[in-house]
Amino acid sequence: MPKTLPVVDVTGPICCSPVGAGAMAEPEALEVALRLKAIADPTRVRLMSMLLAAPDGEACGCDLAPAVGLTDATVSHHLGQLLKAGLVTRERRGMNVWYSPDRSALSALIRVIDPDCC
Amino acid sequence: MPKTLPVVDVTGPICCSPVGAGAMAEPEALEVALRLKAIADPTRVRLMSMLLAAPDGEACGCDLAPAVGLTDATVSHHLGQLLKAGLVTRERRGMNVWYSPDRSALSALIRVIDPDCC
DNA sequence: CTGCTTCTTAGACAGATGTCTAAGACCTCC
DNA sequence: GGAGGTCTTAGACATCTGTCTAAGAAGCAG
Repeated sequence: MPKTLPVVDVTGPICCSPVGAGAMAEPEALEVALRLKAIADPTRVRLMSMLLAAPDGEACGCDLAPAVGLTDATVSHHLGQLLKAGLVTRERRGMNVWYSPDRSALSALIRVIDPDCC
Repeated sequence: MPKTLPVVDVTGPICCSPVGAGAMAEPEALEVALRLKAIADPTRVRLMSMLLAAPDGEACGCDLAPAVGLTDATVSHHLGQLLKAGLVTRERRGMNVWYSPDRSALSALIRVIDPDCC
């Protein structure tokens, strides 16, 4: 998969799960897989859970890096992956960069692979 | 992960608090990530969707391999990954091996990642 | 302007991953 | 038993990935 994340709106209204609706086509499966890859990493699962559990619905890198026990650069890389997948948003405020989870994007991804949806 | 591959049993049913319930601990996140990695591949997403959409809830390798356009060996490898993650079951009947999706395992995995769950 | 903190980018490197071919294992039918 | 189909395993190989260090970019406080 030497391919960058395609810019496609996964947060849109998907009401049925393609995964259970029939044999999924290749490009469709690729998009789903690329987004799944974005969370399919222990560090990124932790980062995502921290963001989802954050009091104000956001957290800055300065808090996240020590929390996962990795370098600033490595954490920035992971957050960049989540950003590219549309699972988080980022906003610079002063010296810090604040990350927020995109709950609807995550929900949409989940719905796509849910065998019980619809 | 600079260290060697951690040995974690991923075969059993996943059972841990959802990603939104609080900062997820490292071993917990690892288990979730390993299972997600199992589906985070375009070929395996397609295989999973074919199994979920199969008329009798199962399909044999001889049908799946040509359907995804890859070698028997490669498809066997992918199905092996899904098997190790507990997302499918396999049963030899005569000359063929029949694979069935484990819907509850997939649902359980989804529930852990669902930000709206609990 | 000069430091100091925070974050991103670039480069490097070990380890993991997806794919293939080749060979073995399992099964059926003649 | 032998021929042939189906599936897994082993080995090889190119690519991808997660991590680090080092260096740049952005911003605040003296």
